[in-house]
Amino acid sequence: MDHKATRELLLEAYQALLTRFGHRQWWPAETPLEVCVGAVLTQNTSWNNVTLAIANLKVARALDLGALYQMEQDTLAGIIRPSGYYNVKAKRLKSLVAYIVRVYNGNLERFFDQAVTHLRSELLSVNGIGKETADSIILYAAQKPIFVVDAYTKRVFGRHGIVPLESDYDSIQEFFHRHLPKDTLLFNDYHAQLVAVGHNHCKKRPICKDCPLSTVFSGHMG
DNA sequence: GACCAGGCACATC
DNA sequence: GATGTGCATGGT
Repeated sequence: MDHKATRELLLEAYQALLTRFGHRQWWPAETPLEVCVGAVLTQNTSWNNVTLAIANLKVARALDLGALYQMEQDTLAGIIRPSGYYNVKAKRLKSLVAYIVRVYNGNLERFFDQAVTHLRSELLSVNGIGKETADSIILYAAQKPIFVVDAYTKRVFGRHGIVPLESDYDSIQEFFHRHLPKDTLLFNDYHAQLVAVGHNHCKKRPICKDCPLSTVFSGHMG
């Protein structure tokens, strides 16, 4: 498929999702810091467990850079316990917070106010921040255009035969960057729609029969 | 009681 | 470079 056809297919898929699920404009968080925290806590973890941990943080008045910086790692681990992997995640949160405090004097806006490539490499330099976590923070907290690839993205596009099933992170991300306009709101909502399909379809069976994408992608299977 | 969930770092070959 | 493993809770 050439570039134009692929772009139209991807936009058509997005339209189908939009029609089914409505605008998402989404990351369920109230502040940029909460996005960052949620991005770490949701690593290989259901969002429901993350909401329990975030609620605990709010009760403890710990959803704050200074508070997180001061807090003992073990104390933090206890608070985020429902999110699972709480010891590693407490360490990862401390690493991220320490970086922002040390390099940007705790100023999140200044941290985010730089070119995407710089922001990304700085995020990736922090222990515990990998590609998906970094890109989620860039898109949903810093609100810059980068396409987030997650398990849902791989599954949905892999099973519909749009990308090879065993594609790695970079090649899938590059696929979307190559064919879609570099638009923060589009990337934001597109990924949100994919999460919605992931939750509602393409779960147990390879292709759910009323998946809104099956019509769009028919003919691209296998 | 299995199985899964919006990963990542690290060890080993 | 590829593959394997530890991390852990709560919902189905």
